[in-house]
Amino acid sequence: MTYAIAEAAHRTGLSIDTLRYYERIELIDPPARDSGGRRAYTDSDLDWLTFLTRLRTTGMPIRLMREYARLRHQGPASAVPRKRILERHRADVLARVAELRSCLEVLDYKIDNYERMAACEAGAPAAAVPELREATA
Amino acid sequence: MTYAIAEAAHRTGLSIDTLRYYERIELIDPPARDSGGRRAYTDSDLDWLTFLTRLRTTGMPIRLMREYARLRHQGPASAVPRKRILERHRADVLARVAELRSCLEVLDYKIDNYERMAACEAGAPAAAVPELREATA
DNA sequence: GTAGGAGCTGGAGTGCGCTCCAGGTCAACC
DNA sequence: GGTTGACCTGGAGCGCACTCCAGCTCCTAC
Repeated sequence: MTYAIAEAAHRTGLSIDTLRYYERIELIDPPARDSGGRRAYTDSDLDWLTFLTRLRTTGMPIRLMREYARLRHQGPASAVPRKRILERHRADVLARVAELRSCLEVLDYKIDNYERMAACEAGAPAAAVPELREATA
Repeated sequence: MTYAIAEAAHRTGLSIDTLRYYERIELIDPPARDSGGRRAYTDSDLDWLTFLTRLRTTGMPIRLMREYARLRHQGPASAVPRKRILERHRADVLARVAELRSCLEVLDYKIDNYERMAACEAGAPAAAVPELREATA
């Protein structure tokens, strides 16, 4: 079973242009071609693309994905450095999640302030409540 | 208490160029100037910059930060739309965290595979274990 | 009074990750 | 056999968020 580029794009959530771009920059191997010279993606091509989208979603820079792709070509021999790349990336992603969480607290605090402002507005003007001024300014 | 641009950069973690850039694009108000025409940032300037870095860290695009900054100028009257922006952004950040988590599972699975490969290598060759081939390929 | 360092301005340049385009080929359908 | 539509190539262009630069001014310290 193979897929034309439009179908591959649909299945991976990437655009047709992005698929060709990933091929140009050697993130993926050139897929097989059909009799008319058109790209024919296999299921395993799509699996790899899907994995790449996970890496991209988690913010891995393309040059590192390329490095990973390059290592993949060397087969089992490169398992150790590939694992190392993924482990390092996992650590980065965990750090990112922690960072987002901590920013979320600030966001929650700010939103809360706006809520309290709205509550006050029904009673006293916000300007009369000192600890709310920062949020209004 | 005011701060020269280098000190403001140090305290906010932004670069001097970024501070001037944020001013140019109207993310921040032009700070006061000292007698020699140099920028003099106040604590409240820094507070705002710090908050902006939280928004940026969480991936808010600059044009939305600008919109928020613009609303801020209108004072308490714009509290409602500002709150709405933050709430929407919070939802985006939560979604992002969930997405990262789900990608982390894939990452964990892959790393686990590499671990099992290494374990097998001590015994049988990896190629002899069908469910590991995908990871080695 | 002069050398050095921080800061100033307007504008150009950069890196990333796509995205778009012109001009052509090919297969299929009417 | 003509038209349509998907796909092809090489290369240019884009949006974002900075980052860097040249050439200048100003204050400070010697």
